[in-house]
Amino acid sequence: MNLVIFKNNLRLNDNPALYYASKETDIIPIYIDDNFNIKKKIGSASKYWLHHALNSLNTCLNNNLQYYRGNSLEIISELKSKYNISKIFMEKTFTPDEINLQKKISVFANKLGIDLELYNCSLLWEPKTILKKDMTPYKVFSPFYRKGCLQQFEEPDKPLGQPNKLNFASIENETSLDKLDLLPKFDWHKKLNKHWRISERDAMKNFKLFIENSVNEYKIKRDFPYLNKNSSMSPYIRFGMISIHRMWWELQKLDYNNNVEHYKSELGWREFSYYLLYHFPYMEYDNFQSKFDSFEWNNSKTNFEAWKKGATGFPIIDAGMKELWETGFIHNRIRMVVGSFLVKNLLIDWRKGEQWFWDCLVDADYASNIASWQWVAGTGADAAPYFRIFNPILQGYKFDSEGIYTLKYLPELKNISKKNLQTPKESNLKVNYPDPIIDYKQSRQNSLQAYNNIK
DNA sequence: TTTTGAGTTGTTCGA
DNA sequence: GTCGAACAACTCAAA
Repeated sequence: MNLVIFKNNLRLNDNPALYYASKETDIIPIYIDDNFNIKKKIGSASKYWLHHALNSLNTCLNNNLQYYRGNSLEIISELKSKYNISKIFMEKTFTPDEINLQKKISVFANKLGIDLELYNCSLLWEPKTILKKDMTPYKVFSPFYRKGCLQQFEEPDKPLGQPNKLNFASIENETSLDKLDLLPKFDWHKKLNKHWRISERDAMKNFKLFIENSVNEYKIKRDFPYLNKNSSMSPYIRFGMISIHRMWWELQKLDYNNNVEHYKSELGWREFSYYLLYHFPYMEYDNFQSKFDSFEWNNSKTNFEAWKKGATGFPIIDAGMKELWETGFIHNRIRMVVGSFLVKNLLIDWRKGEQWFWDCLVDADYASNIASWQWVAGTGADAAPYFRIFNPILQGYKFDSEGIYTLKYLPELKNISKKNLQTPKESNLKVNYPDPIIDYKQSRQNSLQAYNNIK
């Protein structure tokens, strides 16, 4: 029989590891929470999502999914001692700890006399295959994507569809999802149920709706948080509830236009994040550009707390942080605005923001989270220049002129005129809303100065 | 080796 | 009110 190890590809459709495993013989599908080899634990919101994603996957597998926690090697060894396992089918992994674990499993399986078959289920282009002519990795997005991915390298794999038939090995069904303790005792997570349908079928449905209703207006409308014209595919992609290859080829079928190309390039950014982390693993903890190592962060505790709670006194920031708390998600533009504010106005280390997002986002992605925070902070590859500082008041008026998004999360401002919505304290009305925690103009000057110092 | 052109998402100031 | 320049050079990629 074949062991199928699920990691970040919790689906049946176009899942090469599952597909090829099921062609041969009976399978044992398992999920391992490896708290021995993997240092970084997933965040709270991701745990919530993972719980439901596994539940849904298990249903699709006719309740044959087995759950384990611990050292992958010991778990494999135990299963091998009980059952006649000849092969392991597993997705290729691309993050530092997972790559190490994969190597260990490879050596270990060999010792046990098990074949290990690895399939790329997660990325359109494998990081090690994309290099410049001088055989070093790209550090700028555009040439990476246009030349490295689109022109030079072969097309992404075509999707495989669903396995025709799944034959499950009969084994003692001894594990349960609850053992993984993914849902917290305190039921804060229930509010997230209002916003998300977590299953493979919903992932596909969501994507189809996006293609039908929104992708052709994506380029411009994606910037406005009240329009709902973004795909909202990120958590499904993060947990592999839809195949990125499938998405790519569905997009290829559409008539060529700027909007579709733009959406595809956003998938390209996800590839770029994994690519960077693969080639420059130090960026997980350290600045991609080491000249920032001497940067003096302010790290005020009260300011950080105000940012997390959505009590900065800047409505568009606070609305964003409340959206995060309420839904486990933030609109793309607002992510940039709150990120820029934390790093460039409050001068708080990007790693703090990265941690908070990691804990609160249902789509918290290992590589994208790190690469994007470094991009916002200006410490990353091909990053925003230091003088690009988002003005939260201006951004609020520009991208939420009617205040629909702002008021959705800050209803206490409903009586403030639209003209004053982003500066409620300048209105004559008294509202129960915090004063701005900083003077914006002053903080901008300080920031330019601080960034200037490390040039 | 040298040269050349380009580089996700912005803001402010002054003419 | 509108528009272009400044912000600041620097690194990257490719010829």
